[in-house]
Amino acid sequence: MPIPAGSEVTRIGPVGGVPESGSSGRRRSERARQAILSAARDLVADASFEKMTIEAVAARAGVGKQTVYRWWPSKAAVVAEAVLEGGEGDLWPLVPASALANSDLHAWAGDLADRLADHRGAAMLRALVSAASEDADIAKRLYDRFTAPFHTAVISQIAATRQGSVASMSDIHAAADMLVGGLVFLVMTRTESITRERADAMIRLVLRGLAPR
Amino acid sequence: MPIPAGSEVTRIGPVGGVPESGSSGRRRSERARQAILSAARDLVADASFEKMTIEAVAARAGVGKQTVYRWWPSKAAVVAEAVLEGGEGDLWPLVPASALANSDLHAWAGDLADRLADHRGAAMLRALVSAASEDADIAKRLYDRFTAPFHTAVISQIAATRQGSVASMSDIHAAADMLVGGLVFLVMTRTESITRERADAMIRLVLRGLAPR
Amino acid sequence: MPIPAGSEVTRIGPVGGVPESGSSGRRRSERARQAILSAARDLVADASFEKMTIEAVAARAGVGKQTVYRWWPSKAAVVAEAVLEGGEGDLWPLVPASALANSDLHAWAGDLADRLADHRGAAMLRALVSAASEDADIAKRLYDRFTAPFHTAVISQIAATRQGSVASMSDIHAAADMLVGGLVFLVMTRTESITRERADAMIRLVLRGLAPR
Amino acid sequence: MPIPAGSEVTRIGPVGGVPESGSSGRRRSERARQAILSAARDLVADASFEKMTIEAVAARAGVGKQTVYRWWPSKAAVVAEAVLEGGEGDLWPLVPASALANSDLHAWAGDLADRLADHRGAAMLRALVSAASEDADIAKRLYDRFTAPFHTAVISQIAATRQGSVASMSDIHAAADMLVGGLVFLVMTRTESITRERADAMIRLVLRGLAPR
DNA sequence: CGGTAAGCGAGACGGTACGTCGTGTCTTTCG
DNA sequence: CGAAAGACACGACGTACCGTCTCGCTTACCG
Repeated sequence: MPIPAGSEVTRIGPVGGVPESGSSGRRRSERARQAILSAARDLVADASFEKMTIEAVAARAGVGKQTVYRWWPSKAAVVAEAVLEGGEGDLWPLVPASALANSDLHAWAGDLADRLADHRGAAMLRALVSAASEDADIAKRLYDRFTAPFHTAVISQIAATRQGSVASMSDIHAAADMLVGGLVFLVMTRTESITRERADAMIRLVLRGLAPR
Repeated sequence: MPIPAGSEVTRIGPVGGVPESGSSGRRRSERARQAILSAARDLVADASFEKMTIEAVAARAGVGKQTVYRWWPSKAAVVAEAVLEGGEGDLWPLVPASALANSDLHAWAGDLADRLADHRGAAMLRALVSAASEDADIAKRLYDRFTAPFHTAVISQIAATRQGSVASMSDIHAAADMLVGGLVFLVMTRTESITRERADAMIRLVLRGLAPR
Repeated sequence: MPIPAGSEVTRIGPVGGVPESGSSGRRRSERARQAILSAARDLVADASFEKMTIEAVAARAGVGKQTVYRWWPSKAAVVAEAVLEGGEGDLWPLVPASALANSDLHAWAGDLADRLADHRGAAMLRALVSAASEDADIAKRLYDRFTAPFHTAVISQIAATRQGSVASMSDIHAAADMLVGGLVFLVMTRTESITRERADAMIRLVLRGLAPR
Repeated sequence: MPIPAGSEVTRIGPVGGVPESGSSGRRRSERARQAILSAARDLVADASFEKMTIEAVAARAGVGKQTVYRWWPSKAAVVAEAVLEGGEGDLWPLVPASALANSDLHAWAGDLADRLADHRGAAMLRALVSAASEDADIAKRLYDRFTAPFHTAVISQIAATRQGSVASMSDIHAAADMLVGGLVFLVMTRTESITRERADAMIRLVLRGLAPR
C-alpha cells in the first residue's frame, strides 16, 4: 500500500453521493441528513453496532425509514459516515501532516487516548470497527483515516531531520499499523483504562524502534 | 492488568458447563456440540458475524435450535467458543511460554500471519472481534488468548537473559498490545497482504524498542 | 328511492370540478386527464382494484403524482370516473329511456352481457364494485348508473301499454335490483360464462314475474 | 355449472389445511386461529376490506404476524374464512336442502335480509365480495355458499311437487343468481334499507316467474 | 409585453403496512 | 430427560405506496 502523500482524508461524502441533481424534484434535506447521522451516533454510543437498528435511527431522527435507505445502502454505511465524519467539531484528532517533533506525535496519541477513554468515543469506535468487518470499503476508509496520516507525519519528520536513512519504509508501515492497531485493539477488547500513559508508552516504544542506533 | 503467569488459557468450556455428571437422564451429546461449533466456524468463515444466524448453524449442524440455546447464551458465545477453541488442531499458534530466543517470537508471529493471510482465518478472526465488541467477557477472553502468552514469553526470556533491568513492565504491555493489535487491525481493515515480512517487521521494531540501549 | 325520471346520468365530472373559469393561470390539461383515466382503466383491467396504485397510474400516464391528487381525492374516485365515464365510446350500454318493447330490454341485457363476458370489462366492473364498497358516494353512482335507467324504461313501457295496474312499484324495484345485481354478482364471483343466453333467461324470468296474470 | 346435489357447503377448512401433522413439533394453536378470525371479523366490520390490515388483525388477536401468514396466504383468504365460516353460530342462514314450501324460501330470504340490514353483517359481506374480487378461489367459495343451496332447495321442491316440467334448469340458475345477486348488490351499493319487504318482493317475483302458467 | 398566477413533471419527504426472517421460548414426540 | 421438530410472540428487515411538500419549468390571463 503506497503512502498517498498529500492525500485528503478529511471529507468523505455519503456513499450515495451528493444529490447530483440534474434539475427537477425536491432537493435532499440537509436537516434530515444531520438528524440521521446524529441519531446514529447517539444510538451506537449507548448500545452497540449490532443492537442499533435503522428503524430506531429513523425514529429518533424524526425521519421516515426510506429517507435513510434512499441515501445509504446499509447500516454499516450509516455508521461509518456518522462516526468518521463526526458532527460539528472533529471527532478524532488528526496527526498534523507537518509534525516535526516527537512531542507532536505524543500530543496526537494522547488526544486520541482521551477520546477512547471516554465511554462514548470507545463505543463509537467499536461500532466503526464492526462496520468495517462487514464492508471492505468501510474498512479501507477506517484504515486510511487513522493510519495514513501517521505515515505522512513520520515521513515528513524524517525528511526534515535527515534521519531517513535509518528507518525503512516497511518499518514506518509497521510502526503506524501497530500504533493505531494497538489502541484500537484495546478498545475492542474493552481493556479498561486507555490512558495517556499507555499511549505514551506505545509512542515511546515505536520511536525507539524507529530511531537510528 | 497483571500477568496471569501459569494461567490455563487453553480449554474454555461452554458457559453452561458440562451437565454436572452424576445427574440422571440422557447426557449431553458431544456429537451435537462439535457439529454446532464446526457449523458456526464454516458459516462465519464465508459470511460475517452479522450475517451468521443461529438458525443456520442449527440447520447445518442437523440440530434443533433449542440444543444450541440450551448450552450457549448467545450467538457471540457460540462464535467465541468455535473460533477460540478451534476444532481438532489448534487454530491459532500460541507463543511457547518458555520462548527464549527472538527467533521463537518470529516463528510465532510468522505462523500467526500465515493463518491470517488465509481467507478463512481472517474471516474467523473478524467474527471473533465483532463478537467481542458485543460482549465484554468475550472481549476479555480474546485479549487473554492472544496477548497474555506474549507477556509470559517476553518476561521469561528477560528473566533468562538478565536483561530485565531495561524493559519496564509498561513497555512489555505496550509491546504485546501493539503487536497483537497491529496484526488484528490489519485483518479488521482487510489490508490485503498479511505476510510474514510484515509480521517480521513488527516483531523487529518491537524488539528493538524493548532492547537495552 | 324515487325514480329520478329524466336524470342526467351521463356526464359525471371530476370531483374538483372544472377549474372555476375566470381565474388566471394555466388551465387544467385535458391531455393529462385523459391519460390518467386511460391508465387507470388499463391497470385495473389487468390487475385488480387493490393492486392498482396511484403511483403506477401516474407513471403510466406520464404525469406527476400531484396531478392526480389535485383532481381526485382517492383511488376509488379515479377508478369510478375511469370506469363509469369510459373513454371515447360508452363503456356500458344504457337502457333507452323510452324502451317500449321487451326486445329492447333483451337487447340491452345482451349487450351488457357481452361487455361482461370480456375479460377487460369484467375486471373493470369488479374494480368499480370494490371502489363502491369503499365509498358510499361511488356506491350511489354505481347503483344509479345501472339500475335507475331500468326503472325508467320499465315505467315508461308500462305507461305506454296501460298495464301499470299489475306491476307494483316495489315489484319494479325488485326486478331492476335483481337483474342488475344478478349480472354483477356473476362478474364478482367470476362465474365463467356470462352469455347472452344467461342474460336472456334473467330478463325472461323477470318479465314473466312482472306480467299480469 | 352443474348443481352439486348433496354438496357439503358447511365446513371449508383453512387454505393451508389442517396441520396435517406427521408427528413431531408443536401443534397449531386453535386459540390463535379463533382469535385471528374473530379479530378479522371485528376489524372488517368497522372499517372495510381495504382498510383492514393484517398487522392490525395480528395485534388485536394478540398474535405474531407470522402466525397469520403461516396459515393463510393473503388478507383475502383470512377474510374469506372469517366471514364465511363465522364464529360459533352460523353467520349466514342456509336454505334447508329439503325446503318444500314457498314459505321456507321466504323465511330464508327474510333471515338473510335481517343479517344484511345489520351494519356489521353488511360490512362483512362487502368485505367478502371485495376479497372475492381479488381471488378467484374465494369467488367460487362465495358463489357456492350462497347460490348453490338455493339451487338444491328449488330442485327438491320441484321434484316433490311434480312441477318440474315447467321450470327449466336455466330458469332455476337465473332465479338463484338474481335472488342472491340482487341482495348482495344492494349491500354493495349501500342501498339503505334491506328490509324483509324487499326480500319478499324479490322472492315473490322470482317464484311467479318460475311458476307454471 | 411583461407580470403573476396557476398547472405541470419530477422527486424527496414523514409515514404505514407489507411479507420475510431471525430471535429466544414453548410444546410435542421419540429415543 | 436430551434432542429433533416446529409453532409461537416479538421485532427488525428492506420495499412499496401513501398523500404532502418543494423544486424549476411551462402555459395562459390580465393589466
